[in-house]
Amino acid sequence: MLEKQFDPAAVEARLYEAWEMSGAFKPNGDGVPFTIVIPPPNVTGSLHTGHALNNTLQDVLCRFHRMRGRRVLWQPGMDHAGIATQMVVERQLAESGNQDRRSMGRDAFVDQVWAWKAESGGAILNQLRRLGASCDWSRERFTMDEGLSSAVLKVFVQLYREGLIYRDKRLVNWDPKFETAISDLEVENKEVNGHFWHFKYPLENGETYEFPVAFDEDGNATEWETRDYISIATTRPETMLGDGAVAVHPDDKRYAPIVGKRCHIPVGEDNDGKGRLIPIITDEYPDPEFGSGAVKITGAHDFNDYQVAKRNKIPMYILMDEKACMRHDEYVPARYRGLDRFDARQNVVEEIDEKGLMIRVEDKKIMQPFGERSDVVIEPMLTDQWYVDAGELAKEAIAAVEDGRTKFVPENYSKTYFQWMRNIEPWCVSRQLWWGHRIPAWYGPDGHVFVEETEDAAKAAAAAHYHSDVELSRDEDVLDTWFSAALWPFSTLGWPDALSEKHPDHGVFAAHYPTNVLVTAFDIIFFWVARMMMMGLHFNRDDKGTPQVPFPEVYIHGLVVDEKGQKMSKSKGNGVDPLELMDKYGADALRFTLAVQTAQGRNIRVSDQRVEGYRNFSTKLWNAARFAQMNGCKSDPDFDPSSAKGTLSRWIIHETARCTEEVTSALESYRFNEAAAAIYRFTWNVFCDWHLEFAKPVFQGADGPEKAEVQAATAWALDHILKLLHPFMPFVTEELWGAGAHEQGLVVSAWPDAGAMPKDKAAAAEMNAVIDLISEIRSVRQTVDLPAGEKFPMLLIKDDSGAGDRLGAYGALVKRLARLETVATIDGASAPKGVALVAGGSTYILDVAGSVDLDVVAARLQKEVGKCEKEVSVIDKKLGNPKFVHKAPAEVVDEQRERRAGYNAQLEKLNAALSRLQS
RNA sequence: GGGCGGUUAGCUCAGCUGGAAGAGCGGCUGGUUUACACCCAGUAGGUCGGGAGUUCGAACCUCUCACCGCCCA
Repeated sequence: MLEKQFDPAAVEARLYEAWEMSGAFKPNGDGVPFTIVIPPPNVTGSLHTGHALNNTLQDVLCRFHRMRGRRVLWQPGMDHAGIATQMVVERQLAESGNQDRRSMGRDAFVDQVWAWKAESGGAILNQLRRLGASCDWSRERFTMDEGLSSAVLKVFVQLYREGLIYRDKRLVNWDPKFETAISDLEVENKEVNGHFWHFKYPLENGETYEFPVAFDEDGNATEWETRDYISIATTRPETMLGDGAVAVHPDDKRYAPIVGKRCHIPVGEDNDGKGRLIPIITDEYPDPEFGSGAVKITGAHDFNDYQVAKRNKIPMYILMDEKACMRHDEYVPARYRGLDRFDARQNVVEEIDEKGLMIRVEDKKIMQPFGERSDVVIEPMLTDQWYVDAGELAKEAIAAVEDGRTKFVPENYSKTYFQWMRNIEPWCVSRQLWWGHRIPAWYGPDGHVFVEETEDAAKAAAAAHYHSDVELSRDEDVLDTWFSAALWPFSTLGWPDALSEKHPDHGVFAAHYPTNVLVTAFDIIFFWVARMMMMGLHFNRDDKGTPQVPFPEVYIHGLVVDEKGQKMSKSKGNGVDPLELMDKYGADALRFTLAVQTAQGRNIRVSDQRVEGYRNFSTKLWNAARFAQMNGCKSDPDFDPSSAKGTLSRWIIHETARCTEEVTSALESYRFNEAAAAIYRFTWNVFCDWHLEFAKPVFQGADGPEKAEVQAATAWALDHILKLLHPFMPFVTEELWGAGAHEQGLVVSAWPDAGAMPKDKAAAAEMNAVIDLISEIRSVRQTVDLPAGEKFPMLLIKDDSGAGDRLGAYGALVKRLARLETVATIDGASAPKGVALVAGGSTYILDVAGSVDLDVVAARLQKEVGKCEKEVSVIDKKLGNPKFVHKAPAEVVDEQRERRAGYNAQLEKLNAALSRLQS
């Protein structure tokens, strides 16, 4: 006997362990492989609702396909999260009062990180287990593993040899807190309160020009003033020390007289304190409408300026060091050297003000870049870094989506993908960190670089190059975490070693690459999808040499937001903790909440109330199973649904088949919400609300073949519910399945085949008519205010609709569920006055013996008459339109005629019932 | 400025290829009928953001306006 309620906390861990121990999560059988690689969570991470959603959906797919007989591999693992992990360990060192990273030295620090990982890394993987994720943990991988590291080396060296990786000096986003380059995707642009300073840049030798200050209607200048300066506005005065030019638009007539001349930057001691001289140039970049129309060009500290400077060969002055303090270079005035950039800014402003070259300051909202993790202002910096030629790699990645080798679901997201891929910039892959894959590049004494997979190979290459033994120094930098993550769909499956036929993983790689689908949120298309596509295609080819996509489908789901629709964030503190929700309501409830809201491309909201509601659903199922068990419903492996005789059994089998179809087709096309809603509705509103109620009298009745059949059919339907629901609610379904004493676990049971189940429309129509009648009686009882506890006789007005036979067959059920005393058939002429109701084209009278106001009954009928008349008039309008009758498909027209006839028949009955009341 | 998306019942959202407006929650009414009060029964609520167009027919297609998000610059 089952407990009264399902207790998730008591069974989840046990069931999960049993699944895992049984090997259910490993690829089993000889079905067609189905493969998903998990988007690897950070080793520092812990489960947030986004992970919960992402992994719930992957698990739904994996469990679904596993039950369908596919050879499922859900490949789990983590990435090493360069910056995040280094940050955690450094913070820990600081807190414990230990040495900092630098005084410790690189090797000791990296050892420390590994020690940290062993102790506290990867908490998220256990949290995924709690969620029920059916990953093959025996294959768990980490991006810093030996195998994955060797894949990284191989890829780096090969790309280098192909000219697709190179070293270059370009402007990068520099994080002064972590002292490393970071990706644009790790930069968050935020609007902050700033200032817009307007300064005078004096012209060389005190030259002057006439600057227009007033204009007529046609835009011609009418007034001029004589100026010996050019007005420049900036939000970052400290960068003026690095100005290389002033640029104006070539069509900007106001500045035409001074183009080609020079001006002084208003800070610094050069030229007797007048400041360094820079040229005034023309370029398309300045917007004449914005500010003064003239802009300063600081190529080494601004991305736009960098382009202008490169186009016009303007010198770039690097002003700051790794910590964003002013450098000790001759072009930085001595008093600024070593100052933090913000102190430098203040001093520059003061200096200019003292010189009388300040025009004005505006308060202004400005967009400023912040490091996602450090939350400090990012500084564009001109540095030497390693780059991947993403533009080249993107070509095939774009083509693969264009020609449909990889499809996005929903399809719309291919636009986002294309937009990013077609404007892709060289990918800066070097990071000035210690935790990560160290770049396999060694430098000779003259700076010549040798890129090899091993130090020995580099030495050999150097010996060949120099014709003597030389000291080599290895590049200090490590690779961007995304570099190794980009290889994830194939490196985790054993690439490159598994390419060799002798390798034990050879079969795995051959069977599981390409994978089947990548499941991810849309905010990460650029991170994951783009990079995995580029690398996957470049490094994997089939026998004919055709590049192989890493996955033919990319399922993009929404973000999880809070109950107010706000994106969850640590700073807002509005995060919903999935672990807490699982503690309170169980993993099944959380999973179902997430899945049932996953309509394509929409964000989903999570609130306690919702999760609670789906917990209630699991309790409902639990009680239904308990009830079935109490009534001797045992799964019978020999039960053949096609041989069921009774209408009730045939009906519930029919409905089960329909539900199976719905759930299956919804899951096949990633309509998670529809699949979840279908099984929810069937379980609660069909199986529990009606089937079990109908079955009750049978269960309570005498033993015999009829009872045995209903018991078997009930158990059969329940087993199907458990199967169909299992991908969404694995724990409660497995627990109930276990209570039913099946030989194998539900997790490895076969997904039902709707096609093989008998359908019986006649049985469905029959039972649905009974349901309609009971519903109608219940409705009328309550709307005319009949006492809930009291039973009344009901009379069917005799007709030839078959209602009489039905009442004969199911009268007991109707009596029970509609609380009637007796049911009988009577001739219309001799019917007493009473509460009349119309259901299924027949009229019934509740003989209430005058205990009800018949006017109320009449009003209710009148209301129904109104509804029917309205429908009929709408349909008449349609049918009265010759164009509709001619142009609409015949079946649509027929359908309307049938509906009209139905409503008219109903009207006739309703009116008859009304007149019976009044007579 | 560019791109994407949204606007449907009090709230949160479904509604696949255009052919009778749906769910959950909440509200209200009535219920201890021996699985379940984490329950049962019943019920109210919408001119599907505004306008125009295509069509026999539009929540759905086209255009336009308004408002709201998100991403990129």
